[in-house]
Amino acid sequence: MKEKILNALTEAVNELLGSSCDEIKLSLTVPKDNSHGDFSSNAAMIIAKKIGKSPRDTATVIVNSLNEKISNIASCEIAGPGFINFKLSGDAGAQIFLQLFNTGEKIGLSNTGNGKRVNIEYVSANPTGPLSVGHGRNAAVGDVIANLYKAVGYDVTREYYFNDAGNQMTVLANSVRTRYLQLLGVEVELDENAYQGEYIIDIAQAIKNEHSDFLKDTDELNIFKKYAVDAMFDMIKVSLKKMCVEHDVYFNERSLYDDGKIEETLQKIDKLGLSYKKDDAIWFKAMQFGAEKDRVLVKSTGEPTYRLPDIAYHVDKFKRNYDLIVDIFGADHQAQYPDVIACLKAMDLDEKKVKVVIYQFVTIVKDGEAVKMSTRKANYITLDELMDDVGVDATRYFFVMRRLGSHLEFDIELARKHSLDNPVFYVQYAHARISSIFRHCAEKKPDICLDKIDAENINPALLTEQEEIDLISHVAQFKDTISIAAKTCEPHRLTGYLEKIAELFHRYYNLHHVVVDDDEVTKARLALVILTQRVIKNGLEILGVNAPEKM
RNA sequence: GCGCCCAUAGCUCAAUUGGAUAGAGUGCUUGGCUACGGACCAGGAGGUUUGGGGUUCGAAUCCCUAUGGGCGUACCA
Repeated sequence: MKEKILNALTEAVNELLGSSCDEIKLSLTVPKDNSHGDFSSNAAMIIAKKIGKSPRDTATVIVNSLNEKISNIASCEIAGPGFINFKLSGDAGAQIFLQLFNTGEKIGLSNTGNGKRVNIEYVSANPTGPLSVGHGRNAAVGDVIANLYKAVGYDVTREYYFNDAGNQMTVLANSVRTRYLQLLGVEVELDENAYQGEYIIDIAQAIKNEHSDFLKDTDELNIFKKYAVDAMFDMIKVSLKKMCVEHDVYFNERSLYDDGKIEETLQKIDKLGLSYKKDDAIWFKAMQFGAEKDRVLVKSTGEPTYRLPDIAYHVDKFKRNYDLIVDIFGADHQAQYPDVIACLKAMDLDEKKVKVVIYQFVTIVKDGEAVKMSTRKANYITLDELMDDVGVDATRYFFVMRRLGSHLEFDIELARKHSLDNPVFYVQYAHARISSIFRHCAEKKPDICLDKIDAENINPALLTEQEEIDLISHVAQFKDTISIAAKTCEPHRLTGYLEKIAELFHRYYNLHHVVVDDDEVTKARLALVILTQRVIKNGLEILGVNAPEKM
C-alpha cells in the first residue's frame, strides 16, 4: 500500500521536474498526529525551490496529478507549510489489516538483506577477568544488532576476537603465581598493578589442589598463564551463555601471527609507501589521514603494537568475503579505529563496508548512588552478579533501551521491580495479558477456536474503535521499525516501539472487552490481539527477552 | 592543548535522522476496580531543547562559538 503511494508520488514529481528525481529523497512517513492522515510527504517543500514556486503551490500541482493516479486507494490534501497528507480510503485499512494478519508468525521479518553476509564482532573481552557490566552492554547491543540483521534476511556471523598473549597475560600469570605462593604460606606481596579480584585466588587454589607445592620454585610462568586463561574463558563463556549470547567464531589474535598475516599486512603497508623506519621502530603515516601524529606499528623491540594485528584482522575479515563488517566498541576504543579504517582504505578495500558502532559507558546505580568501577581493583559489579540480581531479561533489555550515544544509567532497583515503571515487565505483561484473554475466551466461548481464525472468517470492518485503529496503525509499522533499527544499528528503536505497542494495548484492554456477546466482533478483536501478541513476541525475541504466557 | 561523544520537564530518557502543537516513565497531583489479570488505565501541573550567533519554507537535530561533563590522546591492549 505504502509502496503504491510512494510510486505514484515519485511519478508525479518526476513529471513535474521533467527528469528523474532519484537524488532527492522523498519521504513518505506515518505522521505522529493521526489527524495528519495515514501517510505524509514533504515532497512539495523539497522541490519547491527547484521549480521556483511556493511549497503550497507546488503541492497543489502534485496533488492534482496524484489524485488521478491513486483515487482508488487514497485521497490526499495539502496541510501546513506544504505537506501532502494521504488518507487511505474505503477498505484500504481493512486490506492492510488482513495482509498483516496473513503474514502469520513471521510478522515483522523480511528478506531485504537477501542473504548478504554480515560479520558482527562483539564482546571481544580478553581473558583477564570476569565480564563487567561494560561488557554487558557490548554483549547485549551486539547480540541484538545481530538478531536485527537476521530478522531482515542477512546471513549473520557472530564473532569474538581475543588476545591471550602479551603483557596483560604476563601480569595475569604473575598475579596468579603470587596468590599461589601466598596459599603455600610464602610471604609475598601482590604487585601494585596486579589483578586483585577474588577470582585470582580461586584459580590459585585450583592450581594448588592439582599440583600441591610442586610449582613453588618454578620460574616457568606458562603453566600459570594457561591455567588462568582457561579458567577465565570458562567464566566468560558461562556468563555469555547465561545471557543467551553465543558466538559462531572465536578468533584468536595469535593465529594472525601463526598464519603469517601480520607479516603479510606489514609488507603490504610498506609497499604502499605508508610506513617508514625511525628509532628502530616501524611507523604508520597516520598523519596523511588526519591524525595528529604518526603511529607505531612495530616497536623497537620487534613486537607489533595492537594496531597492526587490528589491521591484519580486518583484512582477514575482508578476505572472508563479508558484505558488511560491524564492530561493537566501547567509548574507550574510539581512538583506535580511524587508523584501521585509513589503512584499509589505502589498501583499496572498501572501507564503507566497515561499520563501527561506539556505545557510551554504563553507570550502575544502586541505592540511588552511582557505583564506581575499576577492573584492576576488586570493587566492581560483574555481569554475573547483575544477571543474578535483576534477571537476564531485564539485563538485556536495559542495556539496549538507550541510544548508544548516550550514557546508560542502569538502575538496579528499577530493573528489579515488577511494575509498570519497569519497561520490561510492562511489555511482557501485555504479552501475558493477551494470553490470558485467550484462556478466558476458550472457557467462555469454546466454539471459537483460535486456530481457525483467519483472513477468511474475520471482518476487520468491525474494528472501528479509535483504540483499535491506533493499534492497527502501529502494528503496521513493525516491519519498518525493525528494518530501520537494523540499518542504523540502533536497538533502542525496537524497545521504544514495543513500549508504545504495549501502551496502546493496555489502553485498549482497559476500555474495551475483546470477548463480547457478538461472535463476529469477538473474532475480529481476537484477530487484532493475536496480531499484537505476535508483534510483541517477535520483538522480544529479537531482544532476546522471554515472552511469557503467564507471569 | 588536540580529537571523538554528550548536554532536552525536578530525575532517567525519547523524538520516524531537517518536519507540523518537543513526547514517555518517574516524582508531585486528581480521578477510575460488580470488568478478559488493578503487575492496569484516564486527567492535571511541569520546557526559551545549556547560553549566543548562523544556514532555510522549517532546527532539539546541520555549521560557528562560549560553558559544563564523559572518553581518548603510549614503542599498554
